[in-house]
Amino acid sequence: MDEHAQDRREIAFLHSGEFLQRDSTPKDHQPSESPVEHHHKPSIKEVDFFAAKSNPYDLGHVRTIVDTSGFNDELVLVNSCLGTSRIITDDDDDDSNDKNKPQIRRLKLELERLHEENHKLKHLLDEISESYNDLQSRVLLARQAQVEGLHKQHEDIPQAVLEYRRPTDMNNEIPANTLKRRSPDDVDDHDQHRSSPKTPRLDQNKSTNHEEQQNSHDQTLPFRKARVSVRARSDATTVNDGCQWRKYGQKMAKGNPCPRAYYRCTMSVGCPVRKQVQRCAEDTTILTTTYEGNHNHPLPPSATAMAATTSAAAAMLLSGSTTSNLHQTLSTPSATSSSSFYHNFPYTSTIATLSASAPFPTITLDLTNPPRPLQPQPQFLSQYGPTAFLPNANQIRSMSSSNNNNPHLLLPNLLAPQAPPRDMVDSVRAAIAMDPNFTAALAAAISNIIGGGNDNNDNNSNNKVDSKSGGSSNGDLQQSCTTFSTN
DNA sequence: CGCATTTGACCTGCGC
DNA sequence: GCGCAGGTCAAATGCG
Repeated sequence: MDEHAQDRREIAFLHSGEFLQRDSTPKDHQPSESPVEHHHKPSIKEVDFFAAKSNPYDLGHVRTIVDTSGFNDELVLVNSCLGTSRIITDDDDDDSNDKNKPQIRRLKLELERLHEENHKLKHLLDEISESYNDLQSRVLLARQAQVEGLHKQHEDIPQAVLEYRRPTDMNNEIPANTLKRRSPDDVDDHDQHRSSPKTPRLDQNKSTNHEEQQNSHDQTLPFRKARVSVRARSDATTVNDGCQWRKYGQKMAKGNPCPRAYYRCTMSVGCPVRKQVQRCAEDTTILTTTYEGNHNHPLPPSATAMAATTSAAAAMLLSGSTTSNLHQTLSTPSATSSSSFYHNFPYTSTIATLSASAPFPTITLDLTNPPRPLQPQPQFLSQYGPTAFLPNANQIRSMSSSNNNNPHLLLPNLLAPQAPPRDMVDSVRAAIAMDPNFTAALAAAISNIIGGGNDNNDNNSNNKVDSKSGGSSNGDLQQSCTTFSTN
């Protein structure tokens, strides 16, 4: 074995052309060569590395010097591009090490710098992506407002679009002295929330600078004020929505013996999303989860569906909640162009409850009833499916025209990399299955997307999170349908 | 020891 | 202005 190893070692050195020019006897490259080197083809990088030497060396002499100086610095060089690695020990050309140490250090620093830069760029990309999604949501709302031709929305929502700012900027712009109490780690969303404890301020005029800032801030966050409640049957304390939550409070709500728990999203520092979880007083097996706000960070695959649904519902709510004919719109889905917007929602017509009387505009998606076997809404899936949260141009067009029923345009959204959690899949499965066109398009799309999905990537972590926070198993949710009514 | 949860106090908006 | 209710904070506590 040792002989073979030594042979390979020699071969490795022989591959270094520069090394051949030197006086290098085999005995000078002995024992402590790394096995790593034996298993990799010598790379050009190695040759170049040694090429920096201009003179032949008496390696034995060098080693003597190094040994007496106590220097034994084992250095691992990793060539990330070529996938080669090499361990240089004091059995290598130590003199060359001495001479090249600055270069090695430089390379290492450069590598670290590039690594860091890569990390920053990745972070930046996430932020930009998030901003892009947010902006598109606003465009969606503005477009919807234009289609509806509602003057009030022409005043409010397009302005919100124009005043769009990046979420991170929005989070950081409120002066720190606007609050009396704050914890250092969640300054951002505290400010956001403090400005809107009970009532939406989209139509309020305040006089102070802080309040004006917050007011305009609120206008830039249309989703922030909308709430989406999801009613589902669950024995656990919370439903598994794929996100990571931290409980920050619990209150006894009036009229309900069950306490209401308050959770904050902890997947990203400063994420403004919160949820309230409360059991139904009439039926304690029903858990009502109320979401508020938009995530300012990428979501794990298993969280995308819920976020998409709630965001789409919030968008719907906000696009119609300021109108006087909302009730009519929801009640008669085919009456107006905007009605097609609602009509496309998957859980059409009887279970989604819109609360106009609540302090916040709130839409409730009732997942506690079995799905009705009628009127599947495949177009909803295209528009408000798992990633409807991130509408694309086609979606926006389809919303305004209400005629776009081309599944090929819409499938990429449905089958975006983040697949929905199982319970959500169950919730919409019936609607999907009943549309043959959709199924065919689905099959076609799968062939394109297969391999890109990462459905299970976060399942474990999410399960862990949910187990900590009392999340339910996916099976707790019932199949569902949702319809609109008004309180 | 660090992190999450609990829980009473506090803040804010609204209605009277 | 006061009380109420919803919502949040943060110290205390529990847990792994």
